[in-house]
Amino acid sequence: MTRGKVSLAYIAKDSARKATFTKRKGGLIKKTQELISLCEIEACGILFNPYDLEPEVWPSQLKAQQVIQKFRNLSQPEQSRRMMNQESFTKESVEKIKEKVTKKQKVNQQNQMTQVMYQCLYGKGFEHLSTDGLNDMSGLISQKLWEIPRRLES
Amino acid sequence: MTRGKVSLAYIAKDSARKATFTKRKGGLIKKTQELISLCEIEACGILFNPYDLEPEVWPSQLKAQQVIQKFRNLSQPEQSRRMMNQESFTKESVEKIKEKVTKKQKVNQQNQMTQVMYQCLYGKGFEHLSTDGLNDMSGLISQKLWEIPRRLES
DNA sequence: GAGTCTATCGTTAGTAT
DNA sequence: CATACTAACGATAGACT
Repeated sequence: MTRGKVSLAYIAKDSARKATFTKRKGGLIKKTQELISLCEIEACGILFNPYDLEPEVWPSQLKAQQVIQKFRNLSQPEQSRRMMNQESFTKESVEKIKEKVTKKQKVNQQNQMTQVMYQCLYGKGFEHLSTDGLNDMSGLISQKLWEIPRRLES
Repeated sequence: MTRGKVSLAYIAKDSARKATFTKRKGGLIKKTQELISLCEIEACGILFNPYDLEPEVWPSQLKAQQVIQKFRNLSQPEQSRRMMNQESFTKESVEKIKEKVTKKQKVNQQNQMTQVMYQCLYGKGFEHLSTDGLNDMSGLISQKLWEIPRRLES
């Protein structure tokens, strides 16, 4: 055997890559579950892979929805600030994102919005449907919706 | 030393729990990044913890947003089917969810919709921010919002 | 290919600083 | 409280079925 130090580079060989993927995906999920148990924190993972059409989601579909929602519920200014300060973000090409925006704007907008709204509402967890105290969000909606696009166009 | 087998139960002692949390969180993130590198898959993790106000998000804020968006873009009928078929979901108490739904149904429905829509639009990635043509969603909204509760009531 | 098996590597609990 | 250390455990690469 005498296995050498593991290189963390992309595994070119299909069969080896698949094998490693399967093993390590299991390990990752297990580690997540252990951390959740040991420390009673909330965590989730999502993983797309070329072997399955559907993504792997853990620790459960429902919990993932909850965690994602909690994440999204953070105020957008905070999310934006965090994003901008992060090294990982600065590495991404702003040009690439601009392209995406432009491209997307070309598609039929009625269909786009319809789909976005549909998926959004549908994807919601059950527990986020409370709105006590949120009586007039309409101004906020139109105000905040365009903050990011403006930033990108500068 | 002679450390025994690690119990995966909740660590009651605050300091020990925090220490384990910090170590294992690092390990988890590292494992994720390794798997991404080795197999060139798309994955992300989100983790809330009592020590930080903000969640840990990896491999980067932007990538996480992308993966979450991809996840949400799956057609909802598929998501629903997957959710229902998954063992992890069936383990959740349907009764518990039913309770939640019932409870939540009592709140004002207009406010409910307002918040759902707000968070939805707000949380969306850059490419979903166009609103041209968002002229008559009302039929769709009221139709789809209740599909999941109905299913649960059967 | 998908399972097993095991030597070896990598992670981490407990301890020390 | 954080950081460093290191023995022991757990994950897994590669071999084999």
